[in-house]
Amino acid sequence: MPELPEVETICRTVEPKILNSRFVKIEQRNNNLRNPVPEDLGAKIINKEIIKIDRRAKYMLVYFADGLVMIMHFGMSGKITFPNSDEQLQKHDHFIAELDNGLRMVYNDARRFGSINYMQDRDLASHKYFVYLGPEPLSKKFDAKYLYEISRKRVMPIKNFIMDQKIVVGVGNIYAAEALFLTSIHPAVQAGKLSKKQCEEFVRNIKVTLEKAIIAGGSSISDYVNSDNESGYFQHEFQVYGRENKPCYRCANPIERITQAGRSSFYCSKCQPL
DNA sequence: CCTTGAACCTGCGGGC
DNA sequence: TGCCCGCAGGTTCAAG
Repeated sequence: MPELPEVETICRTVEPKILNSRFVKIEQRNNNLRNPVPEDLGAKIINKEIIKIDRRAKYMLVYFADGLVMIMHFGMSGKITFPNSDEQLQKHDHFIAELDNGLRMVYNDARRFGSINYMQDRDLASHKYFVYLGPEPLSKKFDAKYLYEISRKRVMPIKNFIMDQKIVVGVGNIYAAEALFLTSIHPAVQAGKLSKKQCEEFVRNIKVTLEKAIIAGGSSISDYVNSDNESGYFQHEFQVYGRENKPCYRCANPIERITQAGRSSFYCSKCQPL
């Protein structure tokens, strides 16, 4: 489900509900996610003050006062909700945490590609989840010079290259397609063939697209919602994603779809020549 | 090292 | 109505 803007939105809507509070009762209903959820997760986090919510790549980080961090990834279909206490739990509610403020935070993930884990704050950077990650796309570290240099000699299609979290984090299938369209780059162009100017424009368009999507509360294609159960609305701004056979907004040519590395890529062959 | 393809899961919508 | 197919915001691992 979520790329960077969706995870960022989840973090921002979760924060005011749990910051400075404590989990007082935890139920782990199904630990069989992408990686097994540690059996002692509940014991590790119960009754500890939550002092910070953060995001790194597509992970949400919940910091506790004693230096412990809970890490949540949402895979393709993960979400957080805060159902009222009289509402029944849903089929794929895997982790339920009651707070001392009366709220109940629920992690739900139908496809179970997500993960929940914990570690010490000081071990975060060296953990296998994080150690190979590239820079944050909205940081200064991700600039045209970086992208140009790291892409030299790489023959991988630029679409797959930019979705590689080792190159830059947070950019998934939607925002890769959208940023490529804005930069008039065909998704199959070899990464190493991009000019300096194209790198400059592509980096700028990635940042602009992500920022706009964050402001819109992310994109809701089928069922993505933030922790207030609200849809995002960036999907109304899509130029190419999901628009196969529909006219390009720029030239009216039908948008095309190809499969790259098992993922659908949408583009306009006229505006994004190979 | 780099690249590709398959695997992990459930659910939904379209076509017949 | 029901079944089968293809498709879905991600990551990781094996094999070439």
